[in-house]
Amino acid sequence: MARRSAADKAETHAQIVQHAAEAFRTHGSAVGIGDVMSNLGLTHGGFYRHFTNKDELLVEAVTKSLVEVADKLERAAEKAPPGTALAAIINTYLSLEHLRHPESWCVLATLAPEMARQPGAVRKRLDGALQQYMHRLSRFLPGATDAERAKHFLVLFSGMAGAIAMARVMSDKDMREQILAMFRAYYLATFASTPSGGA
Amino acid sequence: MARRSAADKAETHAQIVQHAAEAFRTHGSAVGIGDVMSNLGLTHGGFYRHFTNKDELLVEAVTKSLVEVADKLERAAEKAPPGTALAAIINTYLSLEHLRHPESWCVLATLAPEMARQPGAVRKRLDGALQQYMHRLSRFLPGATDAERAKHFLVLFSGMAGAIAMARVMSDKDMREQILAMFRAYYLATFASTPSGGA
DNA sequence: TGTACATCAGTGAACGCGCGTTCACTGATGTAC
DNA sequence: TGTACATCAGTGAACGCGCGTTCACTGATGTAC
Repeated sequence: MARRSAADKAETHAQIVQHAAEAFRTHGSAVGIGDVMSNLGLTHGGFYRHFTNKDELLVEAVTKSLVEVADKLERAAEKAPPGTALAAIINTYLSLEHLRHPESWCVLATLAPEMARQPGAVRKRLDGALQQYMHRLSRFLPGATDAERAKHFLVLFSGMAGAIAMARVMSDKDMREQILAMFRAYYLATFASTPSGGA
Repeated sequence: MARRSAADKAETHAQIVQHAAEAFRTHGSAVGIGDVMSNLGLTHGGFYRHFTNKDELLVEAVTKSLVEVADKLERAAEKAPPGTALAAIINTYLSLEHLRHPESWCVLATLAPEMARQPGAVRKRLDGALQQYMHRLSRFLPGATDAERAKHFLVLFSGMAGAIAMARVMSDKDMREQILAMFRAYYLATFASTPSGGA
């Protein structure tokens, strides 16, 4: 209709990013701008008051997704009894809740290959967000140096993302959930059997 | 132009599947039918003499991709000295060649989330092809029973697929390749340190 | 505090474009005799 | 082996549709005095 206050604009912007972050994780990055806007009761034309183009939205949505999940995992780690922080992270990441709700969980398990296919400039920014994610979470991993903890982070998180993605390909629900439990047991045994991942 | 011999038709069909298998792995499953056909010097209309719709092509292309990679990994395993078959599989899967050539390697590392988003009937058939892939390769994994070997297969292959996908998100070439080497060392040490994966 | 004007968030029609699918048509291949 | 006819692989125009992006317009918000 007409001009909105600066606060309203900021809220609309945040809502666009939030809804896009969910829609991209559920349906892939091909989700249309019109879909995102109409779900907020807006029309597609207004989109360009907030973003120069769709790539911009993808970068913000993926970044938001990573921050959101880092928040969740950090919260789980900090609530866990001493010495069990990493186990709590693994249990949270490889949960039924994650398997069943792609829209509010790890973007790597739903969009990693699409991220890898983005043009250079976009990929650089996605990569940057991923580095932030790693820097926030690698402190929970075992290792004497930052480099060692980063190494363990990459192995664990790429493995768990692959596990969720693989489980989601399975068409039988029971099999999918059984396999998830198996993955969980494996990663707990391999990465968190000796209490070593405390903050 | 006009009608072709039965042999010609079979060859055209195979070429469509082959080219689609490469294009889907490179650019995602949104690659158009027109692109696939024109790359073979054909026009889009003829596509429907070979497939009832695009889903059919996706199923055949993914199946072909999995068979192709299973062939490669089996060949590597069988060429390896006794007791090093699994190490050969891991070295082949986590190779620079794989990282750099999505078009002729693992479809899980490039399309897993898109496969998971397919409608039920399609997903069931993709899942079936994945089960075949598992049955062909799990004999190289350690374990006393089929179930145990299948379990190890799932952990190793979902982990390695996640590793390739994660490495490809990195925008810096050197970092990507360093991280791949790190993944390779990790999976070799964890799954193939004790010779146990012989055929 | 009140007024006049510039700004700009959001609207909705329009743009060019590419998609999956259909279909009348063509002419070489396959087949029945 | 030769002929007549049916089949059908491939063509290319056409279909409806949805996409990302642009733009003239609207009217409430923000601001200068």
